[in-house]
Amino acid sequence: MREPPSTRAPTRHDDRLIIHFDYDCFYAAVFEAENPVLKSLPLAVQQKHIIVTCNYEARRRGLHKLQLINEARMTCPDVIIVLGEDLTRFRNASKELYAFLKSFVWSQKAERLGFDEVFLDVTDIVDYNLDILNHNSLPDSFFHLGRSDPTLGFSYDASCFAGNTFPAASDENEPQPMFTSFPKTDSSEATDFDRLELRLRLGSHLAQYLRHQLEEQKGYTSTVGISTNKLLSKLVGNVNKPTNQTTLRPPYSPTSGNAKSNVLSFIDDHDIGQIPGIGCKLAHKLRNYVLGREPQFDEGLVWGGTKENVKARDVRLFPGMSSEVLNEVLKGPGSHKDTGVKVWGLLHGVDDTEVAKARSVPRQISIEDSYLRLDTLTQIHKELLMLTSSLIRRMHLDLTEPEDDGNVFDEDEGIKADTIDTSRRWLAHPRVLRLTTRPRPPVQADGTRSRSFKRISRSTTLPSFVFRLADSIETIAEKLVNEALLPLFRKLHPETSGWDLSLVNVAVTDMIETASDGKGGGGRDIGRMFRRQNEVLKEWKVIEQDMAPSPHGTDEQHKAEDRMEMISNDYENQHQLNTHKGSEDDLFYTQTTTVEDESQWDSDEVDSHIGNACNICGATMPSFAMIAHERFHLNPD
DNA sequence: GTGTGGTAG
DNA sequence: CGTTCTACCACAC
Repeated sequence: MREPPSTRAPTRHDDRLIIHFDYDCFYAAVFEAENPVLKSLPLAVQQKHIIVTCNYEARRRGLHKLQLINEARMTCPDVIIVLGEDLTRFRNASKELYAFLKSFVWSQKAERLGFDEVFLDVTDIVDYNLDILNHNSLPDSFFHLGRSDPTLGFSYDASCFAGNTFPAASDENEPQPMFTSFPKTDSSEATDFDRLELRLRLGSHLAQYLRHQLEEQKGYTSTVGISTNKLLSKLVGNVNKPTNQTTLRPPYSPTSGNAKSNVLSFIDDHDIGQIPGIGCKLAHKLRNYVLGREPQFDEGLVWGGTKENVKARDVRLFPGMSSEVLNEVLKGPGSHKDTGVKVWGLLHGVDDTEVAKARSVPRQISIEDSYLRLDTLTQIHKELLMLTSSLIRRMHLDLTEPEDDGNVFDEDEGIKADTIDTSRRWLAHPRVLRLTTRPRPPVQADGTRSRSFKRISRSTTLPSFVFRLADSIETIAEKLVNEALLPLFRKLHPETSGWDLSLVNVAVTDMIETASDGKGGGGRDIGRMFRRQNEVLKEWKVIEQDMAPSPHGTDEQHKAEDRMEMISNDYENQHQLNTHKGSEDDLFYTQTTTVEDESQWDSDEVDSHIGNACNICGATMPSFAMIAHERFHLNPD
């Protein structure tokens, strides 16, 4: 009777509507989009010695992911194999599709997971449409995609789901609880159920619309899941693939009658390792626990045949199971504090993590390569140079934007051919440079190779000369290798020789955003942002941005504005959109001087005699006061 | 603040 | 069990 609260099912929160996109065989689709002839042919993408993915025509002929090249050629001699080791085209396509999907959401909540998955939180759009739904004519509904333009949207039938559902729609004459006309009741239980049902229906129609737009306008098909959180929407999408969508249908909680929660029956059938958030380490610990850890080490005891598969229900219903037990079972080096609580939630389909808001800049950029053998300083130097050059290029691509305001004109007498674009400005300055290697473990005396394929790393402050836009990438890279990376390498490998590296990674992290608004920047703490900006930036200029377009625009303009209203400042977009029309942000900051010597800002003490002028009101004050002062202008409350 | 580990595609 | 090239988070120091 008196179960501790933690052994009961955690509380579900089903008031959101989350759509999960997974582009079908993405790498192959990118090549198909570039060359549509490939669509009808068996196509495989190669990295090193394996097929990393292949299109469905190739799969029909027996190929699959992560297959060896030789094996693939034997299975399907006429397969077209393209090299996909350079990720640039995939990254660009991924950003383009992401920007496209994001342009539909109002909340800015659009999260990319890898190159080929996107979560959208469309709760606000769906609830908006839910509230204006005519319950007496559900089949003739209109889905509004913009708040201000009532013509922007599409017709749909709100009396049913679009696409597949889980469980599948009962084919026979339905005990369907829903009708073409929707009764409003005051019974709270019925209302909650009805509202969830409708929310999911609307979400399924929006998902179908977006899927079709993605295919028609961008040429990519996708597999989509619709539910109330990231876990469920991602998992349920897998039920019908490819080029399809699935909505997890109610009831999500056991009803007062006898109906079981569809969430539980859905999750229960999954192998423990299939649940996002439960990786191989956690899955291993969970299997050991429910199968019994001891029998592994007792010689005689073979545990009841081979029950290799442990399902979510096996863990959830294991005698005595609770979040506390899971916390104990799953703790250890590398595990997080409340892993058990998190996993206990996942086993019940509970996942309260938010869809991350679109960020203006990535948190880190890293470039790595793997090697059969890397053991001379000459080779190291050469590889570091290549990696660093790529890294600088990525930094320019992802961390700068065109300076399209009053020109930073070149007063120099002519521009050198190998200089890079100086008419750009930095959106963020990484503070830290990190070098990571993976040493190949030495062969041991007993002949067996030790299996520690671990990475080791050292980091340092990123020198500010990498931000000089006038210098060539090669110049910067060489300087960075000599002055920072080789010292880090010596720290990492004090031995003068004898190392054998299988991997080298160079990364910049700890982005200090030079962004403008607290909104498009991804909801960072503004005060912290300014504090950190003041660590590296000396002088700021505040500029009035053109305000919103005229209120008497055409329909086309309105549609564009509706679509554009939330895509203001995302780094994915910077390269596709060079104008920001209709942004709600009225201020942004332009860096005019980069401090060459950062050390003067390193101290905890802020030099109070260094004055900054506010370009809004003209006031002059010390840097530390500018923090609060600028916040004052940003936030009139 | 630095380095490691886990998870994910 | 590993394979490739990332990116992000959180813990322990």
